[in-house]
Amino acid sequence: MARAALSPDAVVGLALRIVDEEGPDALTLAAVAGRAGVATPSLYKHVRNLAELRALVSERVMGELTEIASEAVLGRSGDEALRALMDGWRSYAARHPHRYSALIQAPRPETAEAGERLVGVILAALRAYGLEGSAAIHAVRCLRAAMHGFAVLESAGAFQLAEDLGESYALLAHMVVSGLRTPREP
Amino acid sequence: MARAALSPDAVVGLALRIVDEEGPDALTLAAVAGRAGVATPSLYKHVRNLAELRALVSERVMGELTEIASEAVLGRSGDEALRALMDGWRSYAARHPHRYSALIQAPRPETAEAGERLVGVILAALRAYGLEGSAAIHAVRCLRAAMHGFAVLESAGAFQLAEDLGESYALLAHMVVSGLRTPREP
DNA sequence: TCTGTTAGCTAATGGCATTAGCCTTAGGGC
DNA sequence: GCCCTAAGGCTAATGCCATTAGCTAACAGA
Repeated sequence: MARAALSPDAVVGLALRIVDEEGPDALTLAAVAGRAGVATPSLYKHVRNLAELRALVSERVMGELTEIASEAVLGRSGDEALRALMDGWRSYAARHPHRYSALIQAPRPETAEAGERLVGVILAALRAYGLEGSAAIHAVRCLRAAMHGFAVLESAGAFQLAEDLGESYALLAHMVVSGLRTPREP
Repeated sequence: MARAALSPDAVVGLALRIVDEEGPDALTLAAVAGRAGVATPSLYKHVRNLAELRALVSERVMGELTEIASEAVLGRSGDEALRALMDGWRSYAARHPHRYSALIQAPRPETAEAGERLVGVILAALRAYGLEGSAAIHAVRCLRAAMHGFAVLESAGAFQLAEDLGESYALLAHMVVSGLRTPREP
């Protein structure tokens, strides 16, 4: 090894700070190099290219979200677990809106494993509802859609009116819960 | 006027074709100019800059979505209207996935009016539920979050497993409906 | 101490957005 | 039918960015 304080992880860390402070569009290799006190091409010793850096950032964010979600679900079950998961998710997105929008949803090799762990946690949150096989998959998809949709819209500032967002989110949670409890198909 | 077949609307039209065929990232002024058979700087006679072009594209997409939504709601009410709205939304996103992801959520002056009309249609779809004031706002937000979240994840290919997506979406619709029907607060 | 690896550098290339300033032509008023 | 203005097009130039190639020097292990 040589002298460096730099490493792939350190580069991702700097990238995250840029994303947080200036938004996902400000994430350029030039900007990262600037913060690292290094010439731009030097970064290629740590990261294949900008696309990979983005994927690594996304993976990191997904990991953080997984951790948050795990803690929320841990030691709870049923509606309580589900509400804790949803609240944790939203508050993460609200705390780091730029970071949240840097989350890449498209499945890339880099994020595949992180994505699966996250889905696993969501699945765990739903365990008490006694869903089997496909039913569990459908429920996970709906929960992801609801949480992600709300988080994206809230981060983007798409909810303009003055009404309390927490209350809107509580209604969303209520929809999920009652949808899981109420039998379908008349 | 001069000779041109070009106009702001025509530029947006070309931009939409690029988005559809090559994805939102391929939308560059150079690419539009190429299709228009014109030098890049000439586009500035029709559009202020790339950011504005993106906003105009977004506005157009939002308009199309509003139209789809209106037709779905027209002549229906209650659960039927709500399900038709949701189905129309999803099928639009599925038919034009790139176009859908070019939808900008952040409120910009260019898209403000289009956004309000869209919210108006969603509100109309919920009319039969007898929601008043704030309750209606919360419901609209949840519906937007659910539809948008699902559409984004589906367009991005985030739902990997083989389970039928239509069934997942039906569950989501069921959640919304039963959440609106079931009283809250224990 | 010597040597190989490797993080860093500079230089160069090419794509893109954007601005400035020029040229041409279409079209309306006469 | 003619002129004159404005609109739409062009080329040239600038600057930012990503990426590649090839050089250099420092550190690790022998």
